[in-house]
Amino acid sequence: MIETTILEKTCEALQQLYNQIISPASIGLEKTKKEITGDFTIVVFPLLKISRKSPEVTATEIGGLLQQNMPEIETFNVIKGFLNLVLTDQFWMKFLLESASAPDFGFTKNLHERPVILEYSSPNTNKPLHLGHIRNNLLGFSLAEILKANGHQVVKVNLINDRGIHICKSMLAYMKWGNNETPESTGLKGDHLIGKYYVLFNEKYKVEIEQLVQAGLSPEEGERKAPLILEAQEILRKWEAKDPETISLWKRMNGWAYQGFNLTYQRLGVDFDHLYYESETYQLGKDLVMEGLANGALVQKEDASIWADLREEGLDEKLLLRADGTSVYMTQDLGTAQLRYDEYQPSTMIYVVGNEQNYHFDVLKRVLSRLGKEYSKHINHLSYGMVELPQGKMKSREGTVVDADDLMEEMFCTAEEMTRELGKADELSATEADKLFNTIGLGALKYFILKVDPKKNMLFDPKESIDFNGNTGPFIQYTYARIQSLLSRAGAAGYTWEATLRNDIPLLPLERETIRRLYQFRETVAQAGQELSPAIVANYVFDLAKGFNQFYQELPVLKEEERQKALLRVCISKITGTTIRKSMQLLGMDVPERM
RNA sequence: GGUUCCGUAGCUCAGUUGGAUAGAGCAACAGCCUUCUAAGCUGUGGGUCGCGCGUUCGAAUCGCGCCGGGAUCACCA
Repeated sequence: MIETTILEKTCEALQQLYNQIISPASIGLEKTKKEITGDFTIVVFPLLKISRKSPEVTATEIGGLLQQNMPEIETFNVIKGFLNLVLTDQFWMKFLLESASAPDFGFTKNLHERPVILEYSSPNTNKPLHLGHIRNNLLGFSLAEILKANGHQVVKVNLINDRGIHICKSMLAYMKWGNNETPESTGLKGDHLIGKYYVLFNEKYKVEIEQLVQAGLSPEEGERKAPLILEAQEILRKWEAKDPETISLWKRMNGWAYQGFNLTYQRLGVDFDHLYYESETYQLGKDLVMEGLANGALVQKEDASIWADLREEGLDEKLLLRADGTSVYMTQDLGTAQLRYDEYQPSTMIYVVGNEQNYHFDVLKRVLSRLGKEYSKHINHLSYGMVELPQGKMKSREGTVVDADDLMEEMFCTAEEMTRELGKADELSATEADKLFNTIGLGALKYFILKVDPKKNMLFDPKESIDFNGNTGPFIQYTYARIQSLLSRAGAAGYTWEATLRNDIPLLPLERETIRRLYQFRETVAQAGQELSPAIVANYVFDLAKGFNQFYQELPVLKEEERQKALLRVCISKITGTTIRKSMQLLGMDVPERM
């Protein structure tokens, strides 16, 4: 890469000019700001103590020598302490024709032997997916694509929370008030049917608590002693005792949940390589804990419960096995981590889980480390922020959740409405039109969510979020569709640049800028992989599309009379198109050929 | 209260290995379709980067203190 060369040559220049040796890493090299002429900028302030000359003189001396020693440098200018290097048009043309045009430009193949395990989604089977899950799923899927583009093998795993007291709650409500309803008999999606009973349980439960409070119990006592919760606990006991009837209902209802989830996953466009079920993993980890107890890493209390004492590390004590020998969530996660490690020998295990579980993962890593598990260092909690609504946090009990299926449907409908209004669906068949509405609607939703830094909380306003102009998915998709239209015209008119475009034509500023944006794709992919942030790709592709639209607006392509110029612009357009498509692929988004 | 994350334009967000005059989009206003898709482009207005002190040639970015907000501190997951 040219940056490396610039740094090396700068070091050489420093040695030659001032007889000082410094490492390339200590030189500040950045992209030149938009308003200033140049491609790369060296900040010379830190070099003044070496040169012992004024910023201007230092910059000029270095610039002169660089220009002499690097044929890629056309010229340079100095503003204050900034040395702005201008690369030759030929350098950029060479990049365009030789690097950027390669189909896999920006992507790395199979650099790493050991896979990365990426856990995401991890739903509960007692209610349908909501907006928070959407962020999780979109992040997880996109990260997998980004990591693959960086040369990793990725195993996408989903740990389904299919057991526990919350599952028993919906089971109980169904037993009491379900009338043997099924998804078929009600026309409800399976997960929604179950969600209905989970909500029903909570309503009835709340009434019981109120009655008990009226009768003089404290709210806490009420919560503990309400008949419904006692019954639910009884079902959990039966389930753990493998009572056939309980198990049978459990399987039946979970089956409905999976049917529903699969539809949601499918529409959202996410998938998994390996499903783990908590009913199969919740007992794991006990061996690890016993082992830890034996070698003194863990402690046992009088009641026989086993704990990790993390107080010396500034945390608290953490229960790992109850007095009766049963597991808690942490025990399960310890076991599952070990299981996955044994199965895949991964280089890294990434968990896409909300930031409300930061403490849990902090403890998980520390306990594993205490148990002598080297891989604890390679556990990476991708802690993403909450999605908030204008009225605040989503609360399932207060009915303020935004349902995933409803939301996607709403996006679809808005996309249809907008598209029809613009008359862009007129020539499409019904199937094609539906596909387009789906692409655009989902594009809007996915981009809206992925463009925000994963770590940050974000606000989702259902009204304002459904936007198709400006910094949005459809804007980028539109730019792509426009390029495809242009290219098909170009093809029809016989504009094939591949064999005939020379690399010595002078570039206009807009042409140059666009090529420079293409150049950034490679480092964007790398940075997104390093920081585990699809937002970096999203912001890049918006910038690329925005810049292209300006190029497209200002310069004629097919109408350009000079043949080589026309070919050049077709070439830039085509590569911009593929780069948009590849970026969108990294985000898990489709692009339409026309819209 | 302990731990931790966050605070940038009216709104939603970029920008932090310390660098030039802090950027986009939305919203508002004004222009551009007899010319490759106007879901587009151009322009105008809009900022004590929560506040203060410090480190530095240079701070939205680093440190300390305060103010405001979120998360968490379960024998739930």
